[in-house]
Amino acid sequence: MSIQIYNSLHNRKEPFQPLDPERVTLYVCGPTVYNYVHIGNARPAVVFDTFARVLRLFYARVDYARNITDIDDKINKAAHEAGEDIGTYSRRFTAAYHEDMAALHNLPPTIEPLATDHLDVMQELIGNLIRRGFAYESAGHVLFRVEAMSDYGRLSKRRTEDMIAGARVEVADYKESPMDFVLWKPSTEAHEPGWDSPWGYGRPGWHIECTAMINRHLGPTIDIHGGGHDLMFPHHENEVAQGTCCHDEPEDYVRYWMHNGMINVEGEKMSKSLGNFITVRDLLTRYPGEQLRVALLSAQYRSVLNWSDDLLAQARQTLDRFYGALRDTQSLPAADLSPAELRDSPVVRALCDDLNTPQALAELHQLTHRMYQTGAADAERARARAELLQGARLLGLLNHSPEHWFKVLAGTASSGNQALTPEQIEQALEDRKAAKKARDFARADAIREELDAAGVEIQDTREGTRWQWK
RNA sequence: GGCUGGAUGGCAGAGUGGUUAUGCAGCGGACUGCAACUCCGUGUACGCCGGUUCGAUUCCGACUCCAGCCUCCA
Repeated sequence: MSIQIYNSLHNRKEPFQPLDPERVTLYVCGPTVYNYVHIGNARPAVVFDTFARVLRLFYARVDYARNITDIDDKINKAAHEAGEDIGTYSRRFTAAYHEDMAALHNLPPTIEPLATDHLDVMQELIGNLIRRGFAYESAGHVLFRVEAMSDYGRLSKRRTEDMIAGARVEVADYKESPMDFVLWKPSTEAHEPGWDSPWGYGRPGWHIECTAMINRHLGPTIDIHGGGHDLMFPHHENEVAQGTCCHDEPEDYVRYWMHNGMINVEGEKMSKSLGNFITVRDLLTRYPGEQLRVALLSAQYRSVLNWSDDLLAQARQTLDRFYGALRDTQSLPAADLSPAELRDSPVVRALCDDLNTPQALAELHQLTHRMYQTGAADAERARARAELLQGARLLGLLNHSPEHWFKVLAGTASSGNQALTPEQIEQALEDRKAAKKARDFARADAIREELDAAGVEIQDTREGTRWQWK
């Protein structure tokens, strides 16, 4: 069983083969920390967290790096407007990002480098590029000479002539060609951060930081680079240019490129500039993180995902089903799948196929169904239970006890007003039990309706009546 | 205009050259005092037009429409 990856470099699915079978290297573009992230920003974090978990099932060492971009003109502007120090400002939003990602059940990446810690590597790379003729100094700037790279545009499949013809590139008189992009630029305003460099006091361009951090932490060639599809051009294309041309013996910069699709709202891309975004922070006040995670994983990562209330409602039903099955099979004997068995399970097979999370979720549904099969042997049902738990864990799901899910987290949902305390609910159930015993069904049903109005759903079972937030 | 993707049943969403997932919703039934939960049963949907084929939703071509990138963007 090999892992298949859709490689954006070749626009096709390819079997994954790490350069070093002992160590897989994965890099994902992280956030620019100038405000709270929206759910679209969370998609790559969740997708690649899930993918890293799958990789770890097959490879002993997976070095997963996700950076923090803490040098950026938007940060400078925002901090300046807030009258705050840039470092303080970006640290605050870095902390918020960590909280949001943890709430979505993302494991911390192996390495989380900061751009500000890598000025030396960036300058070294820029120096190499100049020395090798791939960059030039002009009016305090250092620019990458796109013309010098014969296969520039290989990743995004664009020809420079076409782009210049489109006339959307930034023209500046200090550029040899309009396609050239900035590696280093001067800092002149008081509120602009800057560092001394051979080319004067200034700051790095956007693209160089990722290349620098990759080179420092993962090596000149990495296995997988992930990020949003909108970053393919110019960001990733420029990374390829820098990462390939900075070495005297150019090697591949990235072997497998993975790009996640965008999240749309009412048919339009969610973006900060359009203002149609919903922050993770805001969503978390109304939905458990796990519910958001299921919503994000309910479509395959490359496809566009339309964010809607209906999507969230379906995610909730999925989790209710999974947690319900766990709750109802707690008496089954413990079981465990060996790593080899897990690797061969339908859930993992789906995940290995270019991270087919909808298929994996469908397999999880099959398992819950098997757990409820009263005719089946306990051992078989226990096995299904173990497979559900272990498969879900790879997806970053089922992190709670069913009890906690139904009686606490489910109450986070916007439906139901949670006006009652658990004690009041238990008391109402006692009253209803007494009414039922007295065969006063009108009274029993009235109690049930009151609970229902308060957002509490009840179910009568052999063992008694149980409740949950609906 | 150039380049990427996509169009699947009421909704979401996999997948496949012929046996046509999965979930939700719906319908019928079992269970239940009634419900809920659960279980059983129930849906031949693949944008449009051609082509290849014994056979195409699946392969090829044209078309229509949608989204994204070409400026910051996950």
